[in-house]
Amino acid sequence: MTERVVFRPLYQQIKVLLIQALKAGQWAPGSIIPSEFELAAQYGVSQGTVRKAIDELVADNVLMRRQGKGTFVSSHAEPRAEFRFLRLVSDAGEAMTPENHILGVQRILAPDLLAQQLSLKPNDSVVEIQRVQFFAGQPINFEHIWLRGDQFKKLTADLLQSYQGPMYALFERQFAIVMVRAEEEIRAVAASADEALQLKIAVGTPLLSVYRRSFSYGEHAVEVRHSRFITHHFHYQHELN
Amino acid sequence: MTERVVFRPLYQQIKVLLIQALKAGQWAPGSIIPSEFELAAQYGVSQGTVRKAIDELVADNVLMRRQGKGTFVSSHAEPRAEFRFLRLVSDAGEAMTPENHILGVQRILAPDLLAQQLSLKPNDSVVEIQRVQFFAGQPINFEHIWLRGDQFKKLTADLLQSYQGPMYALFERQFAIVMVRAEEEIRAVAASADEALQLKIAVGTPLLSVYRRSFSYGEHAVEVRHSRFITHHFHYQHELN
DNA sequence: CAGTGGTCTAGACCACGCT
DNA sequence: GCGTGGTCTAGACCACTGC
Repeated sequence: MTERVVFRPLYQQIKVLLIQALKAGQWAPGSIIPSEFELAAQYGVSQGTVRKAIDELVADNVLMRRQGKGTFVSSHAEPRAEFRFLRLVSDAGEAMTPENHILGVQRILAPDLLAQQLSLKPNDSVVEIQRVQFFAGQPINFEHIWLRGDQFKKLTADLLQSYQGPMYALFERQFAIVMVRAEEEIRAVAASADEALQLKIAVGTPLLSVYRRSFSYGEHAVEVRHSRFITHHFHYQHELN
Repeated sequence: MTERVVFRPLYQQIKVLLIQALKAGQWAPGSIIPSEFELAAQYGVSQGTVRKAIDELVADNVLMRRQGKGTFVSSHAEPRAEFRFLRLVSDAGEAMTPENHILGVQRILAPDLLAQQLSLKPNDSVVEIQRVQFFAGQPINFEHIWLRGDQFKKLTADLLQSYQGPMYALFERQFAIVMVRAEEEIRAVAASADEALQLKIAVGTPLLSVYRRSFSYGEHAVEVRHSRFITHHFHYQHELN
């Protein structure tokens, strides 16, 4: 009848401490963190234990190692991260940088389902963004993006439209929100009147519908988005293992 | 002007040796491999080095560890692997075991593109399988599957139809082919006359089209398949990080 | 050349599964 | 209790980067 004590490896505890430090903004995206030996000294464990904690965070894409230089906080502002959350490529296989057109930004009360998905209370607000993405000059993706109102207080259409680069990079700079992970649900749907209008296609054209829920450090749900892609000359990439 | 010698860590070399042993059929899917200490003794390295090699193979889903028991070769015949390569779930979020109906099996000369994707020579043959998958009694997925003719000599419709369970489990048992990894291209398309007939839907209905290329040990391309899913009550799951 | 991450080793001990 | 994988440590040396 003894109490069952859950066994927690030391390196897991170190990992949690590192995530908390990241969450608290102790190290900004793109910046270097202390060396393995420094962290080991701070936490009172061996370098190998810190190493294992960092190994997992690197596997999760939270940190990046550069041999001879140090360990860095992953950032969506880095060139190599540009297509990390953008899996649409041309049928020739090349990833392309889209042009973004913001259609509108507004603050609304979160509907029930959305509130639940973002862990919001009833009557909490969300920011709704509508935009169209152009690839090679063609409107390819029409999407709605919903963000926690409390964490994006000063987000405006002007800010979004003026920013060059991935939206997630803007979120890092202006709102200290770092996207770490996302879950997607993918379907084929027929274009509605609104979708057809925005994408300049016929009503009923098959579209790739992607619902995404994105998380920041510590599995904190921050964003929901609904994208609809024309996949006539582009496709979504996916890897199974 | 000295020759640049590429540095290869020991554990990477051990990893290659383990993959070669798996490729050679030294350990069957689902079976146990020698302990870390035994392998270390065989290869003349420390247990920690073998461990790191196994770590990577576990991350690749090639091997599985079970604490207190040993390290095992991953198999598609295990219950927990049933949905490893089947990412379709109901909109309620539950994974369902499909019923498979084989429509036909035939041997054909590989068309150019297919030959290239499977690293075949001109005039090499492939086995083409057509089937429909039923979820909850409804036809949901119509697919064509092409396999290397040289590795699936005795594959028949009867064998496929009589086998209960994932097709990849059958491949392991009967043909010693273990699927390790796959790449997919996902699009939304309008149902053709043939697709509409097989799935009992109207021509033009949006379908989720998935082209998959699957690889066995050592990046050996073995299979190409084209699936078309009705995503009215089901969706594809995807995780980004 | 100094500092960082990367590899390799050897040994001790813990958690787990089975017998 | 034994054998397995899992954790933790300490130390040595290598590869890479930048001063």
